[in-house]
Amino acid sequence: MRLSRYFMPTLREAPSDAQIVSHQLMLRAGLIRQEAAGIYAFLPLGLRVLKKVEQIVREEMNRAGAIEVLMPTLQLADLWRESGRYDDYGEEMLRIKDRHERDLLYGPTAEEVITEIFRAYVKSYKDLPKNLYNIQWKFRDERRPRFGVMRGREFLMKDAYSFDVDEAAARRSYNRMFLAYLNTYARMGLRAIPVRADAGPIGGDLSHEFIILANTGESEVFAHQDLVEMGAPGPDIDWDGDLQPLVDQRTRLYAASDEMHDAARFKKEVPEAKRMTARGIEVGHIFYFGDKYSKPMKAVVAGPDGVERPVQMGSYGVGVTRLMGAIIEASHDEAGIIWPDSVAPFDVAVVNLRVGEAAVDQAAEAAYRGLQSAGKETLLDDRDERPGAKFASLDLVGLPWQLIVGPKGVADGVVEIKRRATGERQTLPLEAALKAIRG
RNA sequence: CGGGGCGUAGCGCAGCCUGGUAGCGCAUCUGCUUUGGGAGCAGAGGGUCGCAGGUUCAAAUCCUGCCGCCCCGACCA
Repeated sequence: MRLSRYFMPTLREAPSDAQIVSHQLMLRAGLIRQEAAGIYAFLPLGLRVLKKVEQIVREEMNRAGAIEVLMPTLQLADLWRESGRYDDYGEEMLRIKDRHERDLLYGPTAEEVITEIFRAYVKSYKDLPKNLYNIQWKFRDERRPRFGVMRGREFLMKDAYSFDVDEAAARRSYNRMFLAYLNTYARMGLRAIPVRADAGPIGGDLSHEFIILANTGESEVFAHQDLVEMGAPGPDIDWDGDLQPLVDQRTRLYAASDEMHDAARFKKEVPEAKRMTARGIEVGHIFYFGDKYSKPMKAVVAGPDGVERPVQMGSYGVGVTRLMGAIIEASHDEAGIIWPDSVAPFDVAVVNLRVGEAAVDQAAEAAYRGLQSAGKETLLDDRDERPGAKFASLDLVGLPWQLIVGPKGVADGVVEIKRRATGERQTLPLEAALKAIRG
């Protein structure tokens, strides 16, 4: 993409509405545009990041055996009357009527819809387990939207729903999601801590929130330091095998959000040097809720004994738009965003420092073609700007690599490459530079 | 929803207290000079001062109502 023809409206100063760094940087880098409180348009660069985050979530869901569907944003109120939540949900639910005066709502989540779909087709334990998910826009009319995409009213969420014949099987489904989540965040360069969360009326130990450490986070967490260091399990585990040991390894150590925190236990179970208290951003929440929806909505399957019973369900959410903010909170510096390679809107910027000077133009074009043919998503900065302005805006936007083509280098037959994350620079011939970036 | 704050050019702000021709920086446009970390000079364009009503000879400024946005708290991907 040639920057001169692209749409990347960067700002030198942050709008005063933005208070936290990720929000400021998203606005300054031209990723998003606020349309109303908690409602954002995604501009070209932001959309590219969103799609990449979404795709990583999708791939890790698929790997763990979940199956993608797409449910509507508008749902019938009648379904929610069946589950009993239409009256319970409150002001956060955006309720609307169609031309026939029929009650609809803009879905804040999709337990009812997925249960309706499931019950229409699945009647036997032999068809279980099933895990269906979708990545779809949700709407929650928050009392107080804030921090840009971190707490929007309209947001993109991946929500998965598992269906099992009994609690033991449901636990296996839960474990798959637990580990898939850790892999998902790891691929985005994030270190997520699973913490015990309130399991709601069902109780039990099958509810975890996944927290990214960041001092602007809304949640307070208390955890054993070793849990932070413990990595994700990686993709090559036996997803159909016994995952319990891998989960136990990560749930054995103390970790709790503020509402679940037990100061006495924390003190007793965690040696003083390992006690970590920090703030974090919740980027996922998984829980098992049994027959909470299947019972009232009559989603039943016949067991081996021929007896019909409500299916055992769990749900698993990832805030995709929120993740964009969380990644920036976790990865930026004074100059701007530092995108992890996996979610960067482009892989590399070719910076032409002297647009209009034939030799430099030619060298920049050659670099651009070379990177593109190597399959690298490349942004060619062919704007008629001074070098300083180019460097400042490209650092702000935070692509992982810059390949800098200037008149001095061209005269010497070399270009410079710069790694955004470390600031490390190398001056070398074009071919060697392309090779370094290709990896 | 309780408390606080803010709406003036695309962005950041001054002007309001004490009413009297709407300003500054950045950005934009033109020209010249410049060109490895957000250039210089000269010129130009861009405004229902959030909206509505009121007071007044006169309202960005004073009064009333409404709308919008942000922050803190209680609640949540």
